[in-house]
Amino acid sequence: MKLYDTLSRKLIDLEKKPGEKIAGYVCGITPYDEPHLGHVRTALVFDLFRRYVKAQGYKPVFVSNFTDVDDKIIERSAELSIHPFALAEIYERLYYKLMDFLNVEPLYAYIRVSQVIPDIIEAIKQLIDKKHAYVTPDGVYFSVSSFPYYGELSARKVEDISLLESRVEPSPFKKDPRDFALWKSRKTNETVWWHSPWGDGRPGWHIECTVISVKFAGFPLDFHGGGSDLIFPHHENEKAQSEALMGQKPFARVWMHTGMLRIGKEEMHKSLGNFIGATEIMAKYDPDVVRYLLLSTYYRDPVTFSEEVYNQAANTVNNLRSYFERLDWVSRDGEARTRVVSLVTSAKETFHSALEDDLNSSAALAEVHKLITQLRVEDLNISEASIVKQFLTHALRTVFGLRLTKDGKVDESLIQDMVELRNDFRKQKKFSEADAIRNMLLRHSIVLEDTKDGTRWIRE
RNA sequence: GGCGCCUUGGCCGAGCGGUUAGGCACGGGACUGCAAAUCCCUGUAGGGCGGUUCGACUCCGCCAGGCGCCUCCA
Repeated sequence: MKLYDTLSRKLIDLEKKPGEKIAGYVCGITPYDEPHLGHVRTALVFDLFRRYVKAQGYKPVFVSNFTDVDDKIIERSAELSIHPFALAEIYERLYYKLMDFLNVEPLYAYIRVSQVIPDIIEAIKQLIDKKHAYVTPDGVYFSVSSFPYYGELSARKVEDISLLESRVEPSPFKKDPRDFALWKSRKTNETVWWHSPWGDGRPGWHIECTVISVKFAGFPLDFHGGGSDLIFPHHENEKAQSEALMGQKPFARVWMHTGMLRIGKEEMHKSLGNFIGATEIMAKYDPDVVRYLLLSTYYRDPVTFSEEVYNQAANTVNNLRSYFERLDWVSRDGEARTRVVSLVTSAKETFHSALEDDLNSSAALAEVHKLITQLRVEDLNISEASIVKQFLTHALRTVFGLRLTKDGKVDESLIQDMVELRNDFRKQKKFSEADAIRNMLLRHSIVLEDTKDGTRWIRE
């Protein structure tokens, strides 16, 4: 399997055999507010990746984190007068709920920063011993000049970085403006802090990912992922720390970055008022459609979310569901013809080679659509329908994570009674009565279809 | 200012130096009591200007437009 690597700007072959582990780390969220569609896009990309390698027989060991120790959490929880960890817990739970709604399979581990404080302290100690970090009155800083490869991931010249005006309040104790905090000394009033050899305080933003990934996914990682907005400074810093700490390169064999989600022409931001959060997603959108929409594009490119695009995806998903469901209606006996078998076989091959090629999900989905147009349901016999269904189950359910069903609360036997009643009316040419039944069912999203083999119904 | 990305038919969106991507929508037809669904048919696009080539949407250069990052961010 080949993946595009941000660092080398080339496709890298993972060179794994089925049965082997694929271990990686995906930067998670800071649970200070609702997770949003942008987080969803990244989660879905790695879910597709994980589902695919799992289906191919690899053992995915994907690790992620919750940044529950952070400036924003502290600020927000102070505003709300609740404990920072309580705030984090609220949004962690919402995140899990959202993932469940979207049919995202749980990763191998989700680790909170607060769970690995002793490991973080140990890592900082080692960095200080190796002269990659220094202690100051307001914290411990990583010394960028001690690491010669700094800037290679984000393709920046270190001199440029040092010239920049820092958005963060510069510390008077930094030896170099590019240096970043590994440990922040406790300010008065702060409620979240730990003892350390350098005084009470808490970890800086980047060190957690180094520690969690090394501890739970190993070194080097097969891949390291996250949104493309994290390339600088977060991943650059994380890489510097990790490689300095371990005394070897690379930290990750492949750096994978997902493109940003846009609403209309703009990137989604709370401040722009185009924020689509977890509760809104779960209330308004169909998880299959969200998955299809966000996975039908190349993961590194930006993807735009709009009503129009959503509706297009919704139609596509409905058609897929309909085809999938109609496979169960096939009743003709027979052996599977070689033409059908070979079309399915080659679709499967193309589907897989598309995903092998840097997760080309649009090409993979195109292959599914192509097979569907080549094999109309009414031309299939039972054995053929079963082969097709097996492939679609694998491709769309197992790999793409679509459920392909809509759960209804309507009793099926009741629907069957209604269908029979309506057909009695039709035989008696009482069409307005028949239509009344059809309309009534339609209001419960049950659509009737009169075929040559009788009346069928489907949930829409 | 620095680094990088993008521009494909009404919309979304791939691959590829010379053969139909695919989807959604639209239109025509078949079927139907009417519908719905389904089936059949229909679209030859690739920002602009040059260059390389027998041949470019695909490679190179320039221009135009759009976007991202440059210590909050998935």
